[in-house]
Amino acid sequence: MPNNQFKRGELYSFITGKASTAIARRLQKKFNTAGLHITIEQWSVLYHLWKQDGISQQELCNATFRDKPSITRLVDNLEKLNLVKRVPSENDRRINLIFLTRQAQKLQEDTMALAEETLNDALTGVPADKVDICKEVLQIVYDNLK
Amino acid sequence: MPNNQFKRGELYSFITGKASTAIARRLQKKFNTAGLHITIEQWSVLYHLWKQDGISQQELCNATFRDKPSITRLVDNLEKLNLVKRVPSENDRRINLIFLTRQAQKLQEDTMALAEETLNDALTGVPADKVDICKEVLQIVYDNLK
DNA sequence: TTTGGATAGTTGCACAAACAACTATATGCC
DNA sequence: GGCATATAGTTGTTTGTGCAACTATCCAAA
Repeated sequence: MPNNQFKRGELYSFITGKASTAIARRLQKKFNTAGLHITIEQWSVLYHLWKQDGISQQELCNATFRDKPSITRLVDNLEKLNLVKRVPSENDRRINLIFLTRQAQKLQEDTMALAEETLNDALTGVPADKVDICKEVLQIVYDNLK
Repeated sequence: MPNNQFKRGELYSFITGKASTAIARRLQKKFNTAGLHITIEQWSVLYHLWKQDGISQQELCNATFRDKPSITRLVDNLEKLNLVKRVPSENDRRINLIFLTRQAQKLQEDTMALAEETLNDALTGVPADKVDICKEVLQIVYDNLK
């Protein structure tokens, strides 16, 4: 039997992701105000490179849940901004390894602070245990659909 | 004191909205498979017009959480697809009222069924009470930031 | 009644996403 | 070794988003 837990009036926000749109806009504004000239999408690529530098574009696709053309162009733009550098792999000439520049390394601390600030803005008034449940649900949703 | 409930490793999915991205992609695929040639964004406009037909572009901005240029172009494209029609308001000549065509009225049932199906896919294995908490949290997040 | 500010909508630009089609390289199998 | 197939990345096209600048209209106060 279908678990018909959704009435029609409740579909909308879940599908359109209004909450995450709001979070992304808020963070983008904080970047702009701070004079950091990067987009949220570019930041999301840097985020994974800060965790592990020198990974391939394909690995960035998996990590950021984007397709290959999207990563190609994000890396293009990050390269123009002098934030990353493509380095051809020596083992496999199909692969580009993406490395952070010194300039990008410097961005980590500031942008991460703004991201945490944004989440604190977002979650004001939400008890921690409900946040945990929410994260858990969103993780299952992602796993169900990815 | 700041409610520092976020460790760095947990930032990412919340900000990038991976779950809602996954939901939107799944629904888009269902539209495509069903031969329905509309985008999720166009659907989100129709969604509000099905609830109330003949509202202004500004009201669509508020309802869909988009800015005016985005709605201008979505309405442009919906008009090209013969799904809506701009009708100048008689009271206030700045305003366009947006009306569904008969063709768009016909889309409601099918697309809503696919949307519900998508949410059922997404929420498989999630207890209803956790879904409720998740919705509640996302609503607060939206209200905190909008 | 005029004028200044607010509101509704449009346009231009830069950036991003999804899909399809493409090139180049690697790998596995005969 | 040679060929089919898979993988990594790029390019073109359409669509959507966010911002700034713009036009047209409305409204309210002097």
